[in-house]
Amino acid sequence: MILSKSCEYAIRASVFVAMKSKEHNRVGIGEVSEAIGSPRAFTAKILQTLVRKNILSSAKGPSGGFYLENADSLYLIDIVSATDGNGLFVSCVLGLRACSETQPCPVHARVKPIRDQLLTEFSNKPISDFVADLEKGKYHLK
Amino acid sequence: MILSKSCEYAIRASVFVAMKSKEHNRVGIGEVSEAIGSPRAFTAKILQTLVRKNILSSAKGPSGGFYLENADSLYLIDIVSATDGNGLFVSCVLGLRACSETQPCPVHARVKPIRDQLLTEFSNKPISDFVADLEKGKYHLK
DNA sequence: TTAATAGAGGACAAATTTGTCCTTTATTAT
DNA sequence: ATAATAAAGGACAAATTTGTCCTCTATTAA
Repeated sequence: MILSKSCEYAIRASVFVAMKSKEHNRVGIGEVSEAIGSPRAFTAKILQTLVRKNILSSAKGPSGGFYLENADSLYLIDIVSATDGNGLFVSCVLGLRACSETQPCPVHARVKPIRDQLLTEFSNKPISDFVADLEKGKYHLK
Repeated sequence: MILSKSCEYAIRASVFVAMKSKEHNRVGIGEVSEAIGSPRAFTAKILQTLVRKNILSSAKGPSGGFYLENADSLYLIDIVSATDGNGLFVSCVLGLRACSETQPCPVHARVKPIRDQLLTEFSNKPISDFVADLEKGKYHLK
């Protein structure tokens, strides 16, 4: 498992919210959790923190819900770093405090280009692209 | 964090044990945990499971300890899969049960080559190589 | 202005990971 | 044989992650 459960839910939920935002603007937590197959209350917490970090938006009251205005400028990396931090890309694979270019752990140099690729992959496709592909039926969220 | 704490300790401990095995054969858990800077009792548990899985060997009693006979045929992937399983390389990045080549999640295809690279990296250098480099002072384990 | 709606937030609970401590078992040397 | 040594193993504890439930607050529509 490469991302935390929270992060997995966060990504799937964000893509779904982005998709729904194109049409009738807002989507409730019930619809979200059902669509992505995640525990409702837990997902609510996660979306709550995404809103606090300005990744998603929300509105209370009737006809309220979650929405996303600019799916073109939101990237996977934003969601990943908001929920899991950047440890996946930078923290030492073997858990050494002092690991660095000058004082590397045994796998440091060999793994660096690989995690850089992952970082690039997470950074170069906006959520709107995922939505487009999802609508074409190329992908699943559950 | 890409590997579990247990796996980090397992790798560092195994490399250290492999290094010591070249000289005076066996090394006690105290020396291991001190050398790699890990909690002693917890590390003991971890080495215990590595022994059970035939990755390391051990001997009880005076002049006993942990050792490794064939560092040439032990690879990082053996330690990683023994402690963390193979989820890092195969389980869906977004946590979808049904994710597969034919029913992929939005990131499936793009991440696959990257995790394959990681798998290759973990598979192509025996622990003995790490020991050699470590003895040259190229690396650190703490 | 009131009732219904829906997210925000706090308290709590289960599960997993990480870690400690103490006893048992096997081995070695005296 | 016996004492010392060191891993094996079980029970327990702390910390973190994952998850639930209930109340509060804001908003909308009648």
